[in-house]
Amino acid sequence: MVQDMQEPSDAVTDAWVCLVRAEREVVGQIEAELKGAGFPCLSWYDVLRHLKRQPDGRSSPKEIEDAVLFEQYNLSRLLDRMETDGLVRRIPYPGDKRRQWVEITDAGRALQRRMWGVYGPAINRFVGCKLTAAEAEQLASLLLKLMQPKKD
Amino acid sequence: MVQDMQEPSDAVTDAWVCLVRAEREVVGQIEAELKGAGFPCLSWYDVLRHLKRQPDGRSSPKEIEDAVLFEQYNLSRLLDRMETDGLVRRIPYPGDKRRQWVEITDAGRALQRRMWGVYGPAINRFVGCKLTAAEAEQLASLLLKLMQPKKD
DNA sequence: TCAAATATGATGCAATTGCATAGAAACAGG
DNA sequence: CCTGTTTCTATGCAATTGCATCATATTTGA
Repeated sequence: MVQDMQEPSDAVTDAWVCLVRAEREVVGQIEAELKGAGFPCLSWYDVLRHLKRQPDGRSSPKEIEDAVLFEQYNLSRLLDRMETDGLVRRIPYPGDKRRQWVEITDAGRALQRRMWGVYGPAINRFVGCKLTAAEAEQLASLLLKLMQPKKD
Repeated sequence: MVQDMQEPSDAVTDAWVCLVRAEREVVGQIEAELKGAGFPCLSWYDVLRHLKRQPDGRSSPKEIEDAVLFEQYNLSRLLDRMETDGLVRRIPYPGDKRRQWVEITDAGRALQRRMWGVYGPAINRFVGCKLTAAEAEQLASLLLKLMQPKKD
């Protein structure tokens, strides 16, 4: 297919470069805030937030992977660490011994809340303050298009 | 300051979540293509591209850091690896013995070109195909706003 | 029903990254 | 000049990540 072999236009390249740069820059700033406040990094928060939003505060590792776009082996070990810290608990999955539930603990919920106290304002400062409400919506909708499955 | 303590609006939170997710997803897809073609990862490309665009194919590590948003210690060791592979060369900086030049080699230029042959089309496929030209420009301009220094 | 294919998680080991700090040179102020 | 501070790069060591593969359990299908 010809289209696949073409070089991207300048506009597309710009968008791509800005995407990577902006993400790196904002993530860096926000991670620094979290670390400065003595909190673990965003990946821990993402897992906690995902679990907190599930019906019983539990989810399968596979679901978490999809939610936070983590590699299986990385998540497996991240959960080890979080479990060691008492933030999360692994529970056997009835009816399928391969699977398991991962359940957020009270300590996990508490940490998620405390982190949000720093994280939320940081998002506001590094994203919210830079955009109008309309621009924020526009940005989200453009980024969503990048995540749509390719038409082929 | 009150504004700093507030939680972000839903629109802002959406934009932030989409930013991280879209970046992760597209970077993942593109890295997979590069790896599949037997190439090193994007950070190597970024360094090569930055150097290639400099007047004499050379730059200081500090400049590279700013260009690619790398930590100093990571860049230092990345340059070690790239030098080992003959892609760049470190040259003493005349007049300031703390500094150095990093210069791209012919092999480095060649690799950059060959990588672009895979990378360019991949950008097109994972970014270009998802957006119109106008949308790409709009996206870039919104992302640029995120990188503007905060008004305080 | 049984072997092969698939699905889910874990793990050994190498590579990379993060953190703290070192080393060395230049600079600034007295 | 000195001495303390800043700038630029490197590095020891611990933590994390990537890769390949294993282990176990389920599903498929011949």
